[in-house]
Amino acid sequence: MHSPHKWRHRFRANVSRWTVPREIILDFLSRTSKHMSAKEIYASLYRMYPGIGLTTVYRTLDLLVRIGLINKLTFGDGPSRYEFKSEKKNEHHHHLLCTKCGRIIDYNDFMGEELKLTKKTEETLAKKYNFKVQDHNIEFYGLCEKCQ
Amino acid sequence: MHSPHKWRHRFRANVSRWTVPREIILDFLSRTSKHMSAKEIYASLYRMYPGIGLTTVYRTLDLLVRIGLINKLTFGDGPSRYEFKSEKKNEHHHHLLCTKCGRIIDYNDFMGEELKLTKKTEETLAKKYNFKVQDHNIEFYGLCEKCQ
DNA sequence: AATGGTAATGAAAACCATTATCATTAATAA
DNA sequence: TTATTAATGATAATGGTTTTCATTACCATT
Repeated sequence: MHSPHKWRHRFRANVSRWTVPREIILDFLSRTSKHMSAKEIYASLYRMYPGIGLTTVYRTLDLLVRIGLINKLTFGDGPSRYEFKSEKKNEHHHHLLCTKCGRIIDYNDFMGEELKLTKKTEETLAKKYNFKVQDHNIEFYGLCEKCQ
Repeated sequence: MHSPHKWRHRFRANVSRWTVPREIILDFLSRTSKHMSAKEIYASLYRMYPGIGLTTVYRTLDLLVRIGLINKLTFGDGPSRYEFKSEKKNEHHHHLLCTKCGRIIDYNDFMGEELKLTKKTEETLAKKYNFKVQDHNIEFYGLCEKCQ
C-alpha cells in the first residue's frame, strides 16, 4: 500500500536529504486525518522512535509545508496544527471550529459555489489593489453538537 | 465628536468598571484603522500615559473582544492584531494578507455574494453536523503591489 | 463628601510555542 | 570507502501572552 519511499523524489527536488525522521513524520501524517500539533506528533512518534527530537519535528513540518505536502493550520490561540494534503482534487476542504472545546471538523460542501466566489474575488482584488492572490482560507466558528 | 464616555454603558452591562486605561485604549483603537498588536498599542499609549502597563493592555483587549467592541485577528505567526469593530453594517470586511511583507488590506467587495454563500453553508452545516455557526472568517493570501 | 468592598492595575515572574546554537551523526556524491 | 556537508537532537534563547500578588482606584452605599 504505502511504498516506503513514495515521496523521496519530492525531497530530492528540493535539495533535501531523505532521512529516517522525515520519513516517519511524513508517513505518520499521511495515515491520520487528525489535525495535530508539533508536540502531539512528537509524542506519538516518540513511542516507536525514542531518539527523535522535538526540534526535528518542527523543522520537518516546516519543510513539508514548503514542499507542499502538508498544510499548516493556525487557529487563533494555541499551537499550530498540521494536516496531510491529499492528492485527490475533490478533497479540498475547510474547517469548522468549536469555540468551546476546540474540536475541528472538515467540511467540503459548496465547493463549487465557493470556487465561483473566490475566483471572482481574486480577479477583482487583483485589479483593484494590484494584489496577486496565491491562496485563501475560509473558516466557520461556532458550537459543535456536544457543546451547545 | 467623541463623547468621552460613549461606551461606558457597555462596560456596566458586563459588570466591568469604567477606568482610565480602558478608556484610552478603546478611544485609541476607535481612532485608527490600523491592525495593531498589543505591543504597538502599548507603545503608542505610553507616550501620553506613561503609567500604563502592557499587562493591562492585554487584559483590556481581551475584555473588549468579549464585549464585542473590537476584533482579534490572528494571522499565522506573529502577534495577534486588533481592530475596532465599526457600528456601521456596511463596513463588514475581510482581509488580504501579503505573505512577503505582512501588509494587511481590508476589502469589502462581493459581500452580497459572500453573504449568500455563508448563509447557505451555515444552514447545511447546522443540519449535517448539528453545528451552530456563530461567525466566519475569509482571508486571501498573496503578494501586494510592492512585493510582486 | 467619606467609607468600604472589591475589581482593576502594573511590575515581575512564569508559561508555552517556537527558533537559534552548536557539537555530533549520517546521507549521498565522488 | 571516504569526504563533504546537510540533518539531527540536546540545550538555551526568544517572543508573545498569562499569572501572581501587592497596591490602587472605581463606585454603591452611607
